[in-house]
Amino acid sequence: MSIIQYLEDDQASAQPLSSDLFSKLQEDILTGKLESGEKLTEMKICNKYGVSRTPVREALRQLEMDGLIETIPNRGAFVLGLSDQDIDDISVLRAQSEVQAVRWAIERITEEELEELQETFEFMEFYTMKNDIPKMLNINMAFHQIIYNATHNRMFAQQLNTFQLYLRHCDPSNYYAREYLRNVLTEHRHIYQAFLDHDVEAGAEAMDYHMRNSRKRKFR
Amino acid sequence: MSIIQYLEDDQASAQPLSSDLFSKLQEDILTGKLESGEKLTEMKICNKYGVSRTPVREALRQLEMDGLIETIPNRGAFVLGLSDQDIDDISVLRAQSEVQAVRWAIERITEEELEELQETFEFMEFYTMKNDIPKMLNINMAFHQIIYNATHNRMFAQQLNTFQLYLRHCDPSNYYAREYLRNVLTEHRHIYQAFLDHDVEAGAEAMDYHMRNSRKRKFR
DNA sequence: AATCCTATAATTGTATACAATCCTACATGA
DNA sequence: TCATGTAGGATTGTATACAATTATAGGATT
Repeated sequence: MSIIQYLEDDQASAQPLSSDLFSKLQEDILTGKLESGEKLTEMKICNKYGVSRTPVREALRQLEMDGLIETIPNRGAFVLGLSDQDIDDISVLRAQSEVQAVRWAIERITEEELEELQETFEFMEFYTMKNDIPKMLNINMAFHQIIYNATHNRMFAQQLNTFQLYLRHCDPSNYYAREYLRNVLTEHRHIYQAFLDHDVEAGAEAMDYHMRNSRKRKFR
Repeated sequence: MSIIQYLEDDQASAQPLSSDLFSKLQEDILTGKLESGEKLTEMKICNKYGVSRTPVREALRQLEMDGLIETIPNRGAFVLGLSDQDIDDISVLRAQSEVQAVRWAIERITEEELEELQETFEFMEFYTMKNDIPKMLNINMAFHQIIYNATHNRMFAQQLNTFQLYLRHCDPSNYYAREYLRNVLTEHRHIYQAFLDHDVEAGAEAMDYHMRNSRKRKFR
């Protein structure tokens, strides 16, 4: 997966309807458009999106596995939104997980992945100079996702992606305020340097520092 | 959920077929009955279990979310088993997560949940004295699950349950060897005591100790 | 009025039918 | 020989039909 894919947001490849529905409903739950406790009647969703029940039901099963809805047999699906407490918890878990991820990633990263990380970091330097905040949001996600994949643990990577997605929806808009961009770059530089040095402890420390600051920047 | 449910293994309530199929396929993948890379053709599963494609497809979507299969659009589903590396990683993640769980649980546990924990611990003492290893396996799971639920974070609890399930399938049979039962009880006693004392740090430390020993006991 | 029962409608669970895509094998031509 | 093309069969994606369960409303009984 190329860095380009993170920069272009207009990729609409041919996915099954259930996959699209899943994303849409996930988004609607995370943004609160669908309220906690609300019942999701299958036919309502069918009519809204103009599809049949089959893909709807498959999307609901996916949402259930993600813990975003609760399904009661023969009764239906009910939205389980994320409380402020949930978000705060996820933020803690994410921070811990990122530190572990960088440990494993430094031990296990391949040459190609390291090149990808380098490429991404250079993009980061470039767009920091240009103060391009929207691009930086994508690059930042890409940088972390490369680390997730470099752990070579599918499930863990998937989990971290989910954390990222969930937390993204509650980021205040000023997360990447101009005055922060340079700090963010520096923090990522330390992480990146740890990969070059193959220094697990330095990487863990740099990521821990980055996560603590991220949490501070996010929450006031 | 009562402790009784953990002791009786014969509860077969009326779940949708997709739910049963999910569990069966999950088990088959975890035990290696379905090999990594193997293709799961929908009709094959239909014929094997005598059901239609609808519940099969829903089960496959669930397995996909769990990361146990990979679905390629218009191509089909392929088994992604757990490598030894995966299992080892999950074991590390579980240990970290259990420590965080006990921190949150001690802060957030309700009176009822504490009573449940007490009840469970007393069962544990009883069956340790009786050297009943099969019962102890269930009680041990129950004890930890009560802690998961006491975090009052659905997704985290679900995650920990998944870890427990995945690791269970690679436990050597001598995990609860007689000579270990007493040590296990003592370790749980320290965790339980931390709940009574509402001592987060003591709880975290006790759980960390328990996890380190668990890993040692599991992996020789 | 409150509770219970029953009939009906609405919704979910499952099976099947149809459409789109992919895989395979064989044929064709350079 | 090898590449390309093209049926056809197999498999997945989607829609619909039917079955089972649950929700609702109205009436009977107390």
